[in-house]
Amino acid sequence: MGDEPTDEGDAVPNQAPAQVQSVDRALAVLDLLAQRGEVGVTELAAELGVHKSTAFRLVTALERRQLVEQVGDRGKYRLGLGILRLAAATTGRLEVTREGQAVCERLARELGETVNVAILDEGSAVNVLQEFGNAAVGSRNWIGRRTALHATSSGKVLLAFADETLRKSVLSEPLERHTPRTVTDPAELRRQLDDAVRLGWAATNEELEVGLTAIAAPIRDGSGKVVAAVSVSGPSYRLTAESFIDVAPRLIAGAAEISTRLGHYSANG
Amino acid sequence: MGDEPTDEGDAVPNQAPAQVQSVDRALAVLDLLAQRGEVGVTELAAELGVHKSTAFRLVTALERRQLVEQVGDRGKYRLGLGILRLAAATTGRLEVTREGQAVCERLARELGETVNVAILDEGSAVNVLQEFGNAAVGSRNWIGRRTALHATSSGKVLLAFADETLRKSVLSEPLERHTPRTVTDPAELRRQLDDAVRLGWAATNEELEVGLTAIAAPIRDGSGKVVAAVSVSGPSYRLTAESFIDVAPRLIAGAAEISTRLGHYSANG
DNA sequence: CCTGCCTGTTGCGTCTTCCACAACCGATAG
DNA sequence: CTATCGGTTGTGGAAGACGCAACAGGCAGG
Repeated sequence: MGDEPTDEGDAVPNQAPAQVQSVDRALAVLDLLAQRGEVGVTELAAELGVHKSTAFRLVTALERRQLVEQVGDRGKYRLGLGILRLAAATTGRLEVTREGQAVCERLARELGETVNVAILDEGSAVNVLQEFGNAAVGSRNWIGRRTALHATSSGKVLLAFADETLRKSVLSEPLERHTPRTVTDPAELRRQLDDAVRLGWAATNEELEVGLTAIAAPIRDGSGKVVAAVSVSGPSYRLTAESFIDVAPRLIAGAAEISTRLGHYSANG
Repeated sequence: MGDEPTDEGDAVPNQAPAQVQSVDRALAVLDLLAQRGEVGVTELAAELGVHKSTAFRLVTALERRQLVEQVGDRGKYRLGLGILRLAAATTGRLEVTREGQAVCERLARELGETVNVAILDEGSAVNVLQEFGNAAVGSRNWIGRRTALHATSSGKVLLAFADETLRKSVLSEPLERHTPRTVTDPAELRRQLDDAVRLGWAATNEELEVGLTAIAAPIRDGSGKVVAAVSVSGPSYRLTAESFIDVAPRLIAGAAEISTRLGHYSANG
């Protein structure tokens, strides 16, 4: 068996070919459940390319630890509450998620758009906190998602204020194109990063996904180092270039407030 | 091999004896990391009762999916950001966590104690949201923890307003003792539940852990059904019986506010 | 310095354990 | 009442996970 040689079950970065097969499959189950909500054993099996019984035993193993729960008595499966215990331990490490929550909620309400906080992690931006605005009806979940530093507003901010080594490393490698508008010219990106440092905010206009625009501002910790970025994102027809003049200052103010909570003494005023 | 027959690696409720060994071990790793923060391969191996190499392969499998990450280049391991993606999908299902956040944060700040929201899940109370108060310095993480319905304030509230079938089922089974003060007499518990319904709040006084007192109030959804409970907990010397008269109304007001956000029309005034 | 001991890491052979198969069961529908 | 769809369970064969032992760095102390 194993007709397809280098076929990963799901979207996993190319890495070593799965140290422990069954564990990897179980984690793939979690990912699938996270994406789709409720999934049945048969569908899981088909998706993983394994037999029904195998999929069943995997979910049972997950259920034992309450990472997965069954909906009816003989129904589909979905993520369980045990995940929350793990998540609480994870966010406990991240001061930003605790301190940023209230501000993000307020920003999301005031601006009516989705607000995210992202941190830098191994060469990409990862969203760790998200609040939906009223206007954002069909917004997706971005938490935990890794995005390229050159194609998101948060990424640009994080990169702009990062060590010179990271800047150089990103600018020296080819910049992957996501949409027709993605910035793939290193010189242009460098210019935008310099702008970000000067202005205190950065934007992306349909550079990651067509129709999606975002603006981001830096969050600093007690030592003044940029540890995160807060961003507002929404459809391009609402977040126009003209609206930036209104949104950017409020975003910067929010970022400054979170920074203050993290012990940063902001010398504005 | 396998000297200890019925020995579970960790604190897992007695269930079927692990359908897929490696998956269960991997999940045990996650639990350990959640409890201790950063753990090395050797320690994990010792804890699981397996060889170092086995533990190593397990964490590597988890790392692949970003559920764990390595601290240094050759360092210990801790929970990774991938957990957050899963958690976001989980809490997305729970309206209470979204709507209750702001209120809990305010309550925690005003009262200075730890505030939790718990829901009913398969015969136990599970905390799904937690906010720390200023006074709560050494407070632990309770999120995701399942607690007995008769030994916690949230549990009593949830039980008091639950279907009669659940009430009967709990009251008919022996009530496990956790501390000298745990209510183990069904008649006494029934009395307290009736009080909870009448007063709109319930308390526990060193019934789950010595020195720990808590008060809880019900949260209702649009249909008026009690779907969760919000609780304040703190050391018994601060949360005295005399303070209840001050704390309870504020807690009830907070619960009502969350209920309103969930679409409940509260007819108080 | 270099020795000893502590980590995390890797190749290998064996035996465990997981997996595919197929049969089973309960519900739903036609 | 039968067909078909879901999830569940017993079993034999073999894939694959496990323990072993040796390796690779880092650190402390002789």
